[in-house]
Amino acid sequence: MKKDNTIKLTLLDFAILCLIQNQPLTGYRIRKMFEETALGSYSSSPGTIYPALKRLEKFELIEKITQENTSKMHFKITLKGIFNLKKWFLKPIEKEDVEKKVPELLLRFGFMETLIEKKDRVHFLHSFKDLLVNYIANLERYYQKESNNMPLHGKLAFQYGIDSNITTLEWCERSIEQLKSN
Amino acid sequence: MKKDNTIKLTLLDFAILCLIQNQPLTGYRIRKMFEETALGSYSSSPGTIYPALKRLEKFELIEKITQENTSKMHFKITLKGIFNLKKWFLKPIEKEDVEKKVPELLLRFGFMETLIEKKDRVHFLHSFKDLLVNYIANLERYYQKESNNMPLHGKLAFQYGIDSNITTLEWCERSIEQLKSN
DNA sequence: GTTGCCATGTAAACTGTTACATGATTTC
DNA sequence: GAAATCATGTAACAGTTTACATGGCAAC
Repeated sequence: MKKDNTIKLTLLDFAILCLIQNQPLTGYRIRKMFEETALGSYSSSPGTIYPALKRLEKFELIEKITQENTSKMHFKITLKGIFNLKKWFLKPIEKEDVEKKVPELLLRFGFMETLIEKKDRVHFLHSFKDLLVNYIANLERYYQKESNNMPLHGKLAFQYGIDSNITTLEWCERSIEQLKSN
Repeated sequence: MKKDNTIKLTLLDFAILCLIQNQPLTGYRIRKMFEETALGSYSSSPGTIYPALKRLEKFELIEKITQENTSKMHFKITLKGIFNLKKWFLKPIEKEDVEKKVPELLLRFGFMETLIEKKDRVHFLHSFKDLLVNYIANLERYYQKESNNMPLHGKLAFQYGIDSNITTLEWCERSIEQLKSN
C-alpha cells in the first residue's frame, strides 16, 4: 500500500504521453517529434527525453514493447498512463492557467480528441473562454488606470498582452463553433 | 586576466536587471514585482530570486547599496550591468527567437526604451516583423499540405499557432507606427 | 499584543542543459 | 567503404521548486 499515490509529472512528461497515446514510438522518434514538428517548444535533447522515459516507466505510465517485425524497442502507454492522461485533460481550468500556462492548455486541447467526449471538450473551451473574458477585462481596467504613467514601450508591451489574449479568446469562440458543427 | 569573459545569464537574470535599471530595489520588492505585475511569468519565490541576486552580484552586474534615510539594503545596477543589458537588447533577432522565444523578445522590447536609441528600437521591430512574416508563411504552407491528415483538434491547435503569430505581426506593425509618430 | 506584511535567506530534491560516448543501420 | 542518420544512453553542472526558518516593523 502506497502512502502517496499522486504522481507529479512535468509538462514534458505529459507531452510524451500525448505523443504515444495512439501508437508506440521509440525514444528517438519521440525526440524527432519534439525537434521537427510544431511541438518544438519541448526539449528534444537525449539528456531530457531518456530520463523522462525512465521516469514514466518507473511510474508504470508507459512500458517497453518489442515489435515483432522490426525487433526495435518501442514505448507504449499503459492503462494507468491513459488514466492519468485523461485526468489531466479533464482537470478544471484555473485562473492561473489562463494567465501563465496557455501553452499547457493548448497541449491539453490538441491531444484530448480521442480520449475525451465531445461535450467535455466543448466544456473545456467554454471554461477557457470565460476565464479569458474575465482576465482581459482586468487587463483593460489596469491599462485604463495606469497607462498614463507608463513609458511608451511599457504601454506597447502591455498592449501586446491584451492583444494576444483577445486572439486566444476569438480562437476559443471559433473552435467552439467548429466542434459544434462537427 | 580572465579566460572566458562571456557571462551566461538566464532570462530571470535579465528580467531583474531590467527592473532595477532605473531605480534600486530591495530583493523583496523585486519578488513582489514578479508576483503582482504583468511580469508574473517569472518566478518570484525566494529560492529563485535570492540566488539570482547573488549570481548577479558575483558577476558584478549589480551591487548592494544602503539608502541614507531608510537604511534598507537595495540592489543597484552597475556600469557593467548596464553594458550587458544593452548588449542583450541589441542582440540580433534569430529565427529561433521568433519560433520559440517571443516572451523574451517582448521583455527586451518592453525595457529597452531608455537605453537604446530610437532608430535601433525601430530596427528591432522591423527585424522581428520580417522574421514573423517568413515564419507565418512556413506555418501556412505546412497547414495547406498536412491539414487533411490532421485530426480536428490538431488542426485547431495548429491554427492557434498561426493566429497568435499573425497577432504578433500586426502588433509589430502598429508599434512601428507608434514609434515613428512619437 | 497579535496579525499581517516586509525582508532575507537555506536545504533537499528534482529537472533540464550541455557535452560526451557508443554502436547499429541505411544510403550514396 | 564512408557519411549520415537511427538509436540510446551517461555525467557534470546549473537552475528551479518546495518547504522550512527567522526576525523586524507597522497597523489595528
